[in-house]
Amino acid sequence: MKFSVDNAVRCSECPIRHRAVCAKCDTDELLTLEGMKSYRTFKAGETILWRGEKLEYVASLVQGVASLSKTLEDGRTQMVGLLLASDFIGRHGRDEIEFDVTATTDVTLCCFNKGPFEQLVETTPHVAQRLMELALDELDVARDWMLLLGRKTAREKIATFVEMLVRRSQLPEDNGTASVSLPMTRDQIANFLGLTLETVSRQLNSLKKDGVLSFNDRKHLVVEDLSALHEATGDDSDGGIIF
Amino acid sequence: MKFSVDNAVRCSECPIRHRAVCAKCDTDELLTLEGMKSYRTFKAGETILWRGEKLEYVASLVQGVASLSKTLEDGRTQMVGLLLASDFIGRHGRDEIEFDVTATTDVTLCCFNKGPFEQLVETTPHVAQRLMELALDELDVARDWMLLLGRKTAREKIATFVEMLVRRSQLPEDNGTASVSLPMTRDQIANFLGLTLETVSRQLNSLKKDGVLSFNDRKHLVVEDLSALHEATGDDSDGGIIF
DNA sequence: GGAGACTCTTGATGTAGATCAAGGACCGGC
DNA sequence: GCCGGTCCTTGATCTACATCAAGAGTCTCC
Repeated sequence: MKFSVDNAVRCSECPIRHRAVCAKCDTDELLTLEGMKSYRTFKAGETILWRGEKLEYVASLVQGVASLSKTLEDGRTQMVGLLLASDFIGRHGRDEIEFDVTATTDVTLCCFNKGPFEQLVETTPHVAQRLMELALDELDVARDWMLLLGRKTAREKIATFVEMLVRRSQLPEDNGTASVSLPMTRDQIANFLGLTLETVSRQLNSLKKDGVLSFNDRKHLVVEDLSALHEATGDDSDGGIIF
Repeated sequence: MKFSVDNAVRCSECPIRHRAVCAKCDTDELLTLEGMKSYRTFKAGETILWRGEKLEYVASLVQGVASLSKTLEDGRTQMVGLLLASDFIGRHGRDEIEFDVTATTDVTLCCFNKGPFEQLVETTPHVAQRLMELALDELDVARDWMLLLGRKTAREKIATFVEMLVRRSQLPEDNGTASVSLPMTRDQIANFLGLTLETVSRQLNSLKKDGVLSFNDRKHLVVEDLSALHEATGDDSDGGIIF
């Protein structure tokens, strides 16, 4: 049952109802939001927001994958955030953002105009609280990511990335096995992990050669040995990235 | 006029009054906080909190420098945050933290017991709002840091680090010159930037050889040419780290 | 169904920064 | 003022990953 802009009018039936910024809202509050929202869609590859652009609206990501990225003067770029269903775009108290937001896959957003939304936040603790939780979760993710970027080897980075995908896609795991689909190209993965696309390709194939992974086509792979994968991440047993 | 635990009883005279979590509080709210707070001090090198330890209190950093760091199984470590005067320690809604907090220099904290403080947050929008702002600022810093860790060269990392120190220490700048004191050892800088201490040493000396920096002793250096320093960071003119 | 454009793989080579190693500067305590 | 420890510098070497290069697979749109 795919979500589409046309059939999703009621917040109460929204697929991200329980994780998005509206998660804690009661029925009344939800009705207010209902009257304020509008949907927008973006095709894979389109830019949703440019760095420095004036923010007209804030939004929850309903469907698809988007990424935040920063660029140096000479063109080197680094992803600094990955937005998945229920993640929030927009920043309280600032009129612009410091990074580009790009649609990685086709994306659907649930948008609110910035002014009215900020007023709502002032008067609705449930929304303010949820925004705080979302910000703190992002901060935790960012810190795990910093450890990865600063200290992990290429192989560990790839293993961590695949493990994250496994954790997130709630697919059933069969006795130490799991299948995952890659939402991005090798190049995008490289920008995500602070590597080059060639290194990403080599490390994926190296993990395949070692029997940890196998893949059907380029975008769909099977983790043959989850514990070997975890072993390859360099994380200790309990900690690690929670996306 | 140094702050000391003994003379600082009144919030209204606190050096971080206008930037800490209490920044937005009115006189009444401040009185409430006054009754709840207590001071703690740590010597340079002491651990303030261990990863996974149960949080008994939250705190504002009044004086000194502390760092957040994460460690991989085999001992590699990466700093994931630097706490300066007015920064906040503790996380709403979680009982433990995912990193170690260590005193880099001697540190003074203004502490609140966790339970009472969280109750206060619920009932005091001024505090909740300020917490949100602090979290979002940290997130911005973390993202700039990710770009640095993932894509910058050693020289750019060092230049960015020094530039950040200049910006933060509000010392007067004389026609393109500024003096800075390093709050940490080469080893700690290396953990901060995802480098080794040898590389930190070499790059600092290389910048010195190029006439960008000079230093009196190990901890005190002079930026001889601020625009050359900026040139070396790889950032474009407007963007970059704001600490 | 074939042309052209992406996307990915694989190999050869180069290099920034890690690692290994040794010695010098500074600091605090007796 | 000397002794031991910590911190820093500098050189030699090594290596993981980047870079350069070529070709193969796959996707799409006339």
